[in-house]
Amino acid sequence: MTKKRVSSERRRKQIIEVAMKLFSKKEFKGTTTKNIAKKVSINESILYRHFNTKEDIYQAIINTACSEKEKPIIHQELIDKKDDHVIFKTIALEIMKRLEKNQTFTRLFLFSALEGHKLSDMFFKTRILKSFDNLADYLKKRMADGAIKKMNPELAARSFIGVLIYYMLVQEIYGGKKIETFKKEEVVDVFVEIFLKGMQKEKS
Amino acid sequence: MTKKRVSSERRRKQIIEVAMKLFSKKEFKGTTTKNIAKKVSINESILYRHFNTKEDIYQAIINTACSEKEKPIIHQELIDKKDDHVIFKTIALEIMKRLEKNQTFTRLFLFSALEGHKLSDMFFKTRILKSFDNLADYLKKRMADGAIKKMNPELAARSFIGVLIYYMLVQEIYGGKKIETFKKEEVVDVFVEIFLKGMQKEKS
DNA sequence: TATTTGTAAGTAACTACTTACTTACATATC
DNA sequence: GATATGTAAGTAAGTAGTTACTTACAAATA
Repeated sequence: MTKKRVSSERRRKQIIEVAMKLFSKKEFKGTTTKNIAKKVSINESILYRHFNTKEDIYQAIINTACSEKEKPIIHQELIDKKDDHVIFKTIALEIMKRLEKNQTFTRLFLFSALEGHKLSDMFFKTRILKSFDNLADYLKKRMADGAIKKMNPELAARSFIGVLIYYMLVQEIYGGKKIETFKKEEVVDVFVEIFLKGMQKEKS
Repeated sequence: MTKKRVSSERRRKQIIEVAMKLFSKKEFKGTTTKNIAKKVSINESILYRHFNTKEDIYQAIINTACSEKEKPIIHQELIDKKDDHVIFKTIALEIMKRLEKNQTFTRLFLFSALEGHKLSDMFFKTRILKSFDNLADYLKKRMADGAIKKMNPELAARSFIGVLIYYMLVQEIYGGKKIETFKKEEVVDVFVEIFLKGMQKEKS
């Protein structure tokens, strides 16, 4: 029983995909090249034809992940809704949805940051900072419009996003959801309500 | 040149302390028993007289960390100040101070959660949940007093603590502070202002 | 036939953990 | 105070298994 040959490009992609999952579960040192090969159903030596070292696989993963452009959280269609409560609830649900969906990425990113990997900076700049700036820009506009209170928009953006990400981190990574569950709608409601009311202008 | 004998108890503590630092930097798999022994300046075999396995060292670390009782963030002395802005700013600064000081613990905890270590639950329950409950209890009282708006106190507590912890996570773990620095006072000011205003009762 | 995908069977270095033996020191006995 | 004795700290040199990475060679495709 001989195996069908798979094209180089496909194999490379397969390896990167499998390695990403394994690194996100067991971390770099905890994942063996043998394990990766086994999960791709190839001999370990093939792995080394595509990548010179294990570290190279890691780099390829990071390059792939960083070059995939993420859609901004806020887009014109959303702004057109004109209702801040709707807008921020949508943003909140979108952030939560993305975090739930991209757990592999979130975990990989956390590992790389903890390990102090030189490329975790790239993750940080292409993902985290972009999302902060995206929301901060919107808040800046709303402040200029006089719709919300004037304050440091970068910090306000971090406030809103921080609540959501930390909530998800606790639920998904620390295992919070095993112990206690809140309804997603209620969670978003409370977080958005506090934030929006907190950003309201004083009534004069 | 012979070495002075060190008491069993002291050695055990030394090993736990050194291992904790190493595990928090390089993770469990990335830390070798040889490395730990070298840093304690003992022969590797002595390590195995104090602990049967490498895993046992890990367990001892977690037991030590969980049995150290953390002071609650809110205490009577603070409540007596009667000024919510002062109270919440103090809480915020205290949380940030603790996170800065206990980076080793924070990192170790994150690693253990990511690895899905069975004992990360214990960390979670003895540390994270306690701090949520502590603040939630206070908020509940204030709601009963009619001082703040009625809403789910657990979620409101998570909202406030989440902002702070995520901010520190970004600064300390993701390396945010290398790229941009905000003044701690300004950060706390903005976060507290948004939260407190968000919790205000509607003026009738 | 030339090239590339595939495999099996390596290697040297490292890992957690062990063994056999020695040295330091507190305490009980003479 | 000198001596014997029990205990635990100390050491060097292992072991068996795993790791990242390599080599030599067979089979499939262009």
